[in-house]
Amino acid sequence: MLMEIAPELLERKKVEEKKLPPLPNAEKGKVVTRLPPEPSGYMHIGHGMSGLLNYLYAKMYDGFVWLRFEDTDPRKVKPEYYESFRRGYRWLGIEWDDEKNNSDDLELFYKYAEKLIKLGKAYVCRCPIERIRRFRREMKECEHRSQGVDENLDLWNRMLGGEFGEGEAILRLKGDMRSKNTVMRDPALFRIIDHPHPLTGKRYKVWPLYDFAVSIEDHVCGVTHVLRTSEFALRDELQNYIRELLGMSNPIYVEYSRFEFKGTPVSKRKLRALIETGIASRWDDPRFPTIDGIRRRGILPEAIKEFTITQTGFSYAKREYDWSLLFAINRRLLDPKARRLFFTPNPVKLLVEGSPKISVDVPYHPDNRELGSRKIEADGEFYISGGDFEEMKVGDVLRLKYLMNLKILEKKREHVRAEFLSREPMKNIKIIQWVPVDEAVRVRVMVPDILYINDEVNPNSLKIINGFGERAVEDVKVDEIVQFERFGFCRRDLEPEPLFIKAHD
RNA sequence: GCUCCGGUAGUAUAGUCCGGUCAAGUAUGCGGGCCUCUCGAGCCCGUGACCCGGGUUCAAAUCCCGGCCGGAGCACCA
Repeated sequence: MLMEIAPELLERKKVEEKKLPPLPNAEKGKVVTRLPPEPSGYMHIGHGMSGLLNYLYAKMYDGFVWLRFEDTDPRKVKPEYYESFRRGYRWLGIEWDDEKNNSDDLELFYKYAEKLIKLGKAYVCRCPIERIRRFRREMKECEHRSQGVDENLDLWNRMLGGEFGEGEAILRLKGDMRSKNTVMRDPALFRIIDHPHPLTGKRYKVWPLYDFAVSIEDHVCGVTHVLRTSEFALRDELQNYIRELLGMSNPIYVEYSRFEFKGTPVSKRKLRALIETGIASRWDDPRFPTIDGIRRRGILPEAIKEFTITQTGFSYAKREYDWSLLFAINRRLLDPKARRLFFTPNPVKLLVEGSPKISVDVPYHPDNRELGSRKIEADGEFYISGGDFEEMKVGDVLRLKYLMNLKILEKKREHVRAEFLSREPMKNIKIIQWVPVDEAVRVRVMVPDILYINDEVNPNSLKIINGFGERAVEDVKVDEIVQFERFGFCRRDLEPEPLFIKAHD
């Protein structure tokens, strides 16, 4: 239809459809990226968007994606978090080609460590930690740095043999103690951790640090493009240097500042504090930026994907997205497929005098006929929303949608009295939603808002609204997202009694 | 404090590398209108920005210098 009237409109839409900018030095079929979560907390939307970027680019170039858990700190890593990321990525529609853990490769890391030692590029340092830090600050080298290869090899083997306790020895890279980039000042490559790892148990006590593990793994995985947030930017030099010493080639880095949303902290520390102070009770709280939280709120994975593609750029500047940007996309996606239902928040009773008994067939969607319809029986006693009650005046003429026109006779909190006028729609009168008293279903709706306003905790970040829904509300399935007309899009949450969570208007 | 890196409308971005076509595009928000038996969707119109100050140049959002503001890093975390 539109095609005939105004084909140029469609054309324009197509052209404007934003795509990801091309990746530098990317060849079709040869791009390899990775999803590198640290399983030390629940996955959040920032991880998701970053993961999407890595996945989407690999897909765009018919490439390959790794899911690789960066789990080299046994004390931080927990099994449930590995699963949180797998579930989150899957939910977002990210399909990874292969999966591994950095903790699978300890032997390999040891091998490369030995190579570095033999190259004279790594040494075992036995300085106390404070001294290491001080020397680093003062750009001074310690005496261990000049040990011979054999002595380092011996010390290293004794480290592996369990001869030293935590903090008694580390393997350090011979970098440049005078470098302006502090990460180059002889960084630690391995340290001793006497704590079981969820995957390898007590087998290993010498664990690589991030930069070493990543350098090796990115090479082993054949990663060509690293898309990551900018807090890692200073590590490029180090990781590249390690690989160069080992004769490995380097990937291309694309870095960008974190994805943050207004009034919504993403840090584990802050989120945990909200739980501990009782402001939130669970990690999947719909106000939280965790993947479980936004899923529960009713944000579609497709919306996050489209948002990532259209609203994102590779900027180093700090940015804080307004939730409305995501909501707008979500709403557009939901609109054609969400069933429309009647819900009356803060209800007030309405008695219509002279109302005939009416049975109406109400479509679930104004345009999408496939969604079907339901029958509602009405006999003159209804609930209407408190908001509509506040606004009405005696003498007003208004319409109960799909049902009848009426005139307000009396307005009291206990009930409103009205007079039946007619059934056919009248022009220019207010249309309101209604629920027959006979079939009213008690409904609770959680309405999430931003957690912080100007760095202060928002006292109204979660409201609970009570009201009545029509009978069909009972049949809404868990996870289904419906639109309560003139209220907003809401997802049915897992609770016996109808509990909904409002996503947005 | 030190070292890097940024600053385009309320928000997020395009443009900045290779100065002119940018009196700055898009999305969202906001205001108004049309349409609609939803204050949703759709359509139309409007609103609103190149951090500040110098310099280079015929010409600067784009290059240079200074200032201000913001972010990141400065771990035996990732």
